[in-house]
Amino acid sequence: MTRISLNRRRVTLMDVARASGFSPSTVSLVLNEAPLARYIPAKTKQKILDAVERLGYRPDIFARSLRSQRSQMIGVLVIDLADPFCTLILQGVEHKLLPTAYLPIVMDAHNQPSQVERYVEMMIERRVEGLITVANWLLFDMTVLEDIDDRQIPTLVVGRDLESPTVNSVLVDNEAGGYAAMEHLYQLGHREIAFVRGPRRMADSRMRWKGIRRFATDAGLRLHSALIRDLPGTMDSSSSFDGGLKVANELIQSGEKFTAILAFDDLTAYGVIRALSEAGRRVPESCSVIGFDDVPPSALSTPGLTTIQQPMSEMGEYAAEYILKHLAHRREDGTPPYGDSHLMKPTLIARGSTAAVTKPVRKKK
Amino acid sequence: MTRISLNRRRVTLMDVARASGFSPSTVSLVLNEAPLARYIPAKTKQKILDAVERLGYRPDIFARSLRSQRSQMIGVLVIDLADPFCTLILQGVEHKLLPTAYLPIVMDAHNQPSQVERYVEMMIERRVEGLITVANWLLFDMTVLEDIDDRQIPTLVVGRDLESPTVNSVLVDNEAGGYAAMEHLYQLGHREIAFVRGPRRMADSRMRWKGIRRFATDAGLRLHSALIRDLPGTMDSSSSFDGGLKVANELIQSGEKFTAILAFDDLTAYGVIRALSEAGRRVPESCSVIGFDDVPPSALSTPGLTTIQQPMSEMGEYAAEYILKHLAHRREDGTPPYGDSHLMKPTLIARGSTAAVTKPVRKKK
DNA sequence: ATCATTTATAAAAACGTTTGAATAGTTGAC
DNA sequence: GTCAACTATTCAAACGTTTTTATAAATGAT
Repeated sequence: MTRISLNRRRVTLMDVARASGFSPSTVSLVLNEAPLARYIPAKTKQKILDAVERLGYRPDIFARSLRSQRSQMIGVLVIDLADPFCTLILQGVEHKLLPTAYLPIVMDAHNQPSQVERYVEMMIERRVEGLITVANWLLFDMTVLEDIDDRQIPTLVVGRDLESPTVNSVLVDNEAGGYAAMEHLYQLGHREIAFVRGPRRMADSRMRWKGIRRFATDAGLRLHSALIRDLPGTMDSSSSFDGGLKVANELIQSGEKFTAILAFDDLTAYGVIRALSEAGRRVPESCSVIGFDDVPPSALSTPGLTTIQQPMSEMGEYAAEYILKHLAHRREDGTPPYGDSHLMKPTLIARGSTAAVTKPVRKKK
Repeated sequence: MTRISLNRRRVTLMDVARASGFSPSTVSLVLNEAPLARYIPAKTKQKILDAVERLGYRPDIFARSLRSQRSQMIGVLVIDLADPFCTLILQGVEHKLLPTAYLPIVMDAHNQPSQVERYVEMMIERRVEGLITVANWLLFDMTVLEDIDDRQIPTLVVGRDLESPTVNSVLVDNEAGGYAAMEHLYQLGHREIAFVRGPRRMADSRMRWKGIRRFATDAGLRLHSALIRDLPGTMDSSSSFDGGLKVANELIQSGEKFTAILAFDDLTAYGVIRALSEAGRRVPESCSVIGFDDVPPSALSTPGLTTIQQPMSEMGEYAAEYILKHLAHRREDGTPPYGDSHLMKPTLIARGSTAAVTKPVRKKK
């Protein structure tokens, strides 16, 4: 690559025009493969391309954006970058966007709902052509996103169901996941299962519970209300470890008998494991634990955490594709390819934190 | 905020000029607080500001960039977004950049050195005004970054020492960290300590080892070469878990006696813990383990991992400040405020994975 | 009263593209 | 041999700023 030109001035489209002997318009048409370029013979095109190569011309993105009113950027608003759940989705988005002309603009709301609005404003200011919101957690005002949609900027929420009438989303099939988790424990022989559910307000939590209940019905298993607990609704994602710890402690204190705990998500599960460990109950020998998400640490801890894996990368890729598709259609006619929220299949990942019940144990303290 | 204008046309500087009764030039001067604006009376300024407010004017970033040749963007090249180490640094960068006019453009190299060059090209294409590289791991061709520096774009590497003559970096004081880790184990009574060092080629690994050796000398402790092992140099960061697992297994098989293992980083430490657990040795009762980094999962696992914390957020903030400072100086005179690579102090975080030696144990299966 | 300086504002030239309308030359149909 | 359609290329007008230079009035010193 001969790109090391430390020349003073920028090589412009005009330079290419002069060098190739054609007008700037022609050069532009060729380079953009515009409709009008269909009449331009291959020979001419080649000459222009040669000149481009020779001079090392790179279009000026500022001028291009100004004239065409397109930023070639897609905003990605991540609720919390430190959450591996978000990160993996983001990687999926980036992966899909890489071979395109679009650049993802990532903003991290640091888990602060109040910031979201501000960031969305910034995105609009930067004239993003599409917006993907990666949400690990509920709680923020949807109206901002509906605003975005009003501005004709295609938008999509990944990872959580926000139940907005106009904003679509892609997420895991939580009900299927709950069902699968429950089935796994059941097949290992567990009958006395405790639950740490997510916050009530969260759609994801409700769907997972629905799946759990459905399996229980299918299997003829009765759930004991004394073993069903909820995480407080006020927390943010980073405190679900503490939530799991606290709720599990209460469960242990209650003296109820259980051989497994089904946690709302992986972080909660880690809180639960800590509580069990502090109470002298080993995992999985004395109690099985299952999580939900499959964030990277889940594979590394000892024991490894059995969990329901969300296809985060795929969800990210789906999101990027969705936006790209809309952008493409926009260019052609006017009817965007609307679809409903998209559900993706979860996968059970069995690791060391769950084991078969050998003999009914009730080891307390 | 009256921003809900669904008007057709954009509000331009011209509109403001008309509405306020002044020329576009004057409006621009006022809005940018340009030097020339010092002669403009407060009254005029107020009128213009009022008009801006009334019309809801927002400058067009495309036009501004084209004319001023500034993108107001700072590139952040992250070697691996999925690595919490990188993520936390990134958050520091973002945090510092948020109140400024600069927008971070994040690109994720997905751990592939081959991609780095391509991404740097893209950054240049997008005309970033500065570049921050967040490196969790060694191994990529520095020449690209030196190229960037040649183009007068201030650049800085965060997190690892790349030993380039022209590119500065900010990182943790690895030697101090190694020293502190060793001191911690020593104070708990450990004398037979095994080491899983990082790849030889890595400057960080060498510095940590230097700190370890210095403590040993200071304390009059002899290190046994049979207890010193290296991770293979070919791996990427995500496989250091496997590396730790493998090397620890070899140590255990060797039959050598040790009461603690000092691992190169947290992931390695988790691999080590897994190996110990599989061999029937519990942590910390039968063997203490200490890591390096303090990535978020380290606090969540059971037992929590004792480790040397890198001030990642602060390093990110430092990086952002460094770039901003250079950019500011650039505007004024020409001499950039060069400094050497900057070292930041690490902190020991004691958690459950290390404990005092009670009685010299040699429990081998 | 005159000239230099300061104060207040504007004109106009970029910045480097894209794009709709315009200009010709060439074909083919009748 | 004329009209329409196609082919090949160009003109020129934006896109919305920033910034250099210019203008013009007021101030102040001599």
